[in-house]
Amino acid sequence: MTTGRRDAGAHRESTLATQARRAQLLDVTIGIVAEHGYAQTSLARIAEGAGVTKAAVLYHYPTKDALVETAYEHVLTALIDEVAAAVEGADPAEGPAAYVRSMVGHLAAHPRHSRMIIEAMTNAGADHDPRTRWEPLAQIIEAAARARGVEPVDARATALIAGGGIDALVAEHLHDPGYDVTVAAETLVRMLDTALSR
Amino acid sequence: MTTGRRDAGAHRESTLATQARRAQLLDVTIGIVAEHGYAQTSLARIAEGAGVTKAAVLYHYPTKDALVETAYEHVLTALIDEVAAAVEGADPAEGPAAYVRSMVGHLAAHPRHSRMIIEAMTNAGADHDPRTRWEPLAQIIEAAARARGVEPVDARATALIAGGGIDALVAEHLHDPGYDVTVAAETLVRMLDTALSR
DNA sequence: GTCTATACACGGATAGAC
DNA sequence: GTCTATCCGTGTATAGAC
Repeated sequence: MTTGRRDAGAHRESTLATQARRAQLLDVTIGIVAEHGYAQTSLARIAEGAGVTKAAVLYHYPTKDALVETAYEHVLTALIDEVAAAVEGADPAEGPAAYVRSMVGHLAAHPRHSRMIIEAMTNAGADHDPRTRWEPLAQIIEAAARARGVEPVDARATALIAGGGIDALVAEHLHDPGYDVTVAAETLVRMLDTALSR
Repeated sequence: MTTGRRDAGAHRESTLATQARRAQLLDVTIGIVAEHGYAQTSLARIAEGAGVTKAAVLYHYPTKDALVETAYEHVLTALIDEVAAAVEGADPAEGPAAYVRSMVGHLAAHPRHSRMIIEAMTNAGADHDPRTRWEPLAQIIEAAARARGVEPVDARATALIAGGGIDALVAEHLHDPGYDVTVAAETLVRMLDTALSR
């Protein structure tokens, strides 16, 4: 592995100006995806928003998809960190409820991030392994079943359903901002709760 | 309404050759979307698959999006018809179960259609009103609650969760063909069933 | 009525000047 | 490090052959 590349993101150096540029490009990209959606996010628009040319953008990120992907991971990390903290700070038996509430709460509190994440998750752009999405929740569900001392459920299916359900609720909230997604989340919490009560 | 357009699809006439061409174009489009996804579906690829030029395709359909949209509605109609028939032929109290089973069953039985529908639903191409997706199921859920004589549930949230859950299960089946989506669907049926048991 | 040929504008991406 | 010039692919419009 002597000739392998050094880091997965962007290029090599990191002067202050470069770091600032990249941060700005990420911010602009998040804003454009949030406002106009994935498909309408062109390199030209990003460049215009940042006040540079297309080629300048492609100097900092090897490709447009790489930039969008980086922006996506940026907001995704913020989401995962918050959800993980909420789940770890909760009673294992209430893990699934903490997961749903913190995830829905985070997405409702950050509309820009929300739209970006929904766009990226639905758009099969870089097909992320679905496993990374449902496996953590499946483990939380199994832990809750053990803590409650009930029959283990089909954790994979339950996690998939809950994940898809969250996506649908948040997407509906984006389409109709008047829809109270916090209340709707409680319906999902109850469904998971009763599924873990036998 | 004297000057309204005659029909929503394609152009005017319908020779036999034209009908056959259009059917072929729809079939080719469905195949390409199913195989390579929405984003990689180019007009040139469709034309090549049909053995004609791009312009020939655009003679039959005013625009690429119109063609893809027509293909999408084609497979969607087949799905909706089957689900509607299954629900109508079932005991109202078991409506939600019939809905989930027939929809998952149809999608599992038609992988090509399945991928096309998932791609179209996630890709917010022509933003279809989400209402058309969850409202029918919400009514089925409310009817089931009445038939069972139980407290009405939050039908909108429940329908959204179930719809998103179905998408997630089918998407997982597409990614991992070995995953038994029929078994997984029963987990969702049970969740809906217990939600309608109080 | 059905198509081919051609041309255009815009998208992402590359090479190289400064 | 940033830009200009350029290239290829994609969607679309037009002209005209048959």
